[in-house]
Amino acid sequence: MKIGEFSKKSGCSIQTIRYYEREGLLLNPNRSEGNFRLYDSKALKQLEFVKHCRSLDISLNDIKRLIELKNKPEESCSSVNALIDQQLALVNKRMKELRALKAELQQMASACGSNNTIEACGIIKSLDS
Amino acid sequence: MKIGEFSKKSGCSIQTIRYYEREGLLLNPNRSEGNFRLYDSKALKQLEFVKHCRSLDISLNDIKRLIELKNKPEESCSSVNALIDQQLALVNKRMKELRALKAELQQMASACGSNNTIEACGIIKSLDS
DNA sequence: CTTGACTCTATAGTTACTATAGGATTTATA
DNA sequence: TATAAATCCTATAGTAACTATAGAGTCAAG
Ligand SMILES: [Zn+2]
Ligand SMILES: [Zn+2]
Ligand SMILES: [Zn+2]
Ligand SMILES: [Zn+2]
Repeated sequence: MKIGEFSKKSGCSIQTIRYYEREGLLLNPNRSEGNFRLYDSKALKQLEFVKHCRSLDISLNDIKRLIELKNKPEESCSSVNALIDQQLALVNKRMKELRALKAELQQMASACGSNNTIEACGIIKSLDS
Repeated sequence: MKIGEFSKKSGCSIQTIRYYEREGLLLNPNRSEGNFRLYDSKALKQLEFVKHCRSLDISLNDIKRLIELKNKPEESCSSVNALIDQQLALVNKRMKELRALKAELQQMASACGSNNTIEACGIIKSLDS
């Protein structure tokens, strides 16, 4: 299939597919006589792997590492484990930040008093301090 | 004070200060004879306002809007309210995403089985499906 | 044989910074 | 006073993960 169909089947935009290829996350596909990219179901699986990793917010660099690891099936999976643990730690850290952020935003929202002038608004006051 | 001291007092890097100035978040400071930026305590307050907003993850564009609003103290604060509410919605959305993400990562981490080969690792298997 | 849909590469834009490069200016020291 | 070190200046490029053009080539249908 050509890139248009590949894009629809994968749910990935054409630009993103070409971008992943440039970044080495997808193997260089065969080309037609007219230089069009040609994909098969194996390529689709590769892209779906990448998409799944991205949905977990794993960076392209880490995905590249995971792909390299996948190609060494005999080795120990401890690096894979470490990578996922690290990703989990990142998520936990972000969640903690977001909780603090939410608390302050909520406090601010309630500090407005509603229908004030900007001068008297509790939100602006709290941002100013 | 010159930008070095201003940077230390504000906790903002010199490059960031100049960047904020370029982006219109800080008023253009007076310059010394030798063209060095000169700041006073008013400028420090402005920068602290920006920093406070940034700590709430408000975008530079929205901060610019807030600054404009601050300069119209007589107007209604409803836009300020709306902006904060929108920010809160954004944070809630991200938190929801992160929760789902965390759940899947945890499940994956427990799927490894530990000390496997990559071929047999539950993590890789689950990423592949 | 021309139109329109599709594809190609290369390049620039996005956000919020950070990091140089190459110079000018000021301050401290010898 | 000469010079070295610290500080400052502008302009430009890099970061992550895309997205969006511009300008050209390819291909199927009418
Ligand atoms: Zn999944
Ligand atoms: Zn208000
Ligand atoms: Zn605060
Ligand atoms: Zn494992």
